[in-house]
Amino acid sequence: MVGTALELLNDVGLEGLTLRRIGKELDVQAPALYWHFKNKQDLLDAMATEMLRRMNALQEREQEAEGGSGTGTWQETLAGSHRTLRRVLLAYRDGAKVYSGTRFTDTSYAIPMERFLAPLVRDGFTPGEAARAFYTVYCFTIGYVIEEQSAADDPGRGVKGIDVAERAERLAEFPLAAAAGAELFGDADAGFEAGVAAIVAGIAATRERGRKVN
Amino acid sequence: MVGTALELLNDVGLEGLTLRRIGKELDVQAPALYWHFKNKQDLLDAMATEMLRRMNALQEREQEAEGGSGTGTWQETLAGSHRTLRRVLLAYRDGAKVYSGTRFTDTSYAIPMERFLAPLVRDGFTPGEAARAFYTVYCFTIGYVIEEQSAADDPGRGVKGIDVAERAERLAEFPLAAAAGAELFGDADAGFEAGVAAIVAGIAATRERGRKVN
DNA sequence: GCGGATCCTTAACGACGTTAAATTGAACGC
DNA sequence: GCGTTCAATTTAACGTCGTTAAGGATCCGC
Repeated sequence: MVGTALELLNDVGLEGLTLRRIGKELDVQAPALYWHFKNKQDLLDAMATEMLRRMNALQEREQEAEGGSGTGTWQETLAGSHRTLRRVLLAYRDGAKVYSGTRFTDTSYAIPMERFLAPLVRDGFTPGEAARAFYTVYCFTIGYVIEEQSAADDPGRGVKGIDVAERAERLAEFPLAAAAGAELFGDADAGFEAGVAAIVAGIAATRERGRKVN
Repeated sequence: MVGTALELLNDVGLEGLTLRRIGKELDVQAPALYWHFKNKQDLLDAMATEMLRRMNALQEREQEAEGGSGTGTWQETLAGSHRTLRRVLLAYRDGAKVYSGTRFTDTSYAIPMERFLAPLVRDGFTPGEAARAFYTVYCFTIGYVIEEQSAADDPGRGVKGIDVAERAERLAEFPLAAAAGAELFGDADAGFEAGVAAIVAGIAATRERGRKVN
């Protein structure tokens, strides 16, 4: 049911995801959905929770493949977990928008959070520092994927060929902004990795500096 | 017109911002708006552009107050510009959602971008590096404010008093997640500053590391 | 075979974005 | 003064949306 809606999302996008359309996919009339969810937002929350669950499963699988849970540096944990988060968000159209618009009702978010935070605490972070570090990378990831996805499937046409030439002319008097476009519209994966690497490096640096003071 | 819609946004939120409601504010029927905008998204884009314009004005004013444009380190430029961005986004209900859902049509975004990037390039960044650094902080800011605002004015009640006690009990078996809540639901300004500081430090560290290699 | 869950249908309501066509009102040449 | 033109708006309506109300089916224990 939630799974059907999640897969339908890839076909029709968040805007096309109406209750009538979901009902059709389930061979059911739209009001029938109100037996299972109290309203549409409730369904969207369930979809986000399901995304979280799938990310969790993926993360566990990857952790075991790397030899046991909780191994690896905190840097690898922080980067890896958000790589996985991004991958799951990208797996669904408007995934980041659906996910970020949700307040989780149950404690399902606590399980992955506990696992992500543990390696940081083991490496000497206080729980507060660990949470702050995690949340910083988390916000970056959400913001990055939202931009990534809204650039991808916007109403406007995606004719890139014309865009580049016309863009260059339009930005003739803004050389830096033009150059920025070239960097930013390039390899999205690389851009994400660069951002995460910088943040992780910054957390390490900030922590060392804090340690000298104390 | 755009200004009216922007101020109305604070009263009714993004969900309540209908064309009929905007029309009422302007003593006009809803279809009259179609003389000025080709559809609702066009109006939302104009609102986002106006937010950008106001941020730009604010930024200029602050820069002059600090003695001339283009002074200050790149660290201050990067942190300061996004502090201003956050302040403007927070000034409007659902500001980050409106802003991030927008592709700018004109070149209005190029002016502030040029100004933000210049100090980095002057300090030895390549245009690509500068853009990457800027975009990393930008994505963090967007993600942070989206979370900040969706936590604030969600449909659910904001009865914080009960929430704390009940939350503690519910998360009894997840001590780290519980501690994370305390850190994250605390001072939002401080959390933003910590995030930006970490990212800026990370950019500096990453750049130094890159320099040794070259 | 009756009562109560469970799950669904049909019908309808009000609000939304949007379109088409008619209408106002000011500006301007003649 | 009159007709024309053009910008700006109104009225009326369409189709779709989320949602509610009322009731019909199917099944199971007793």
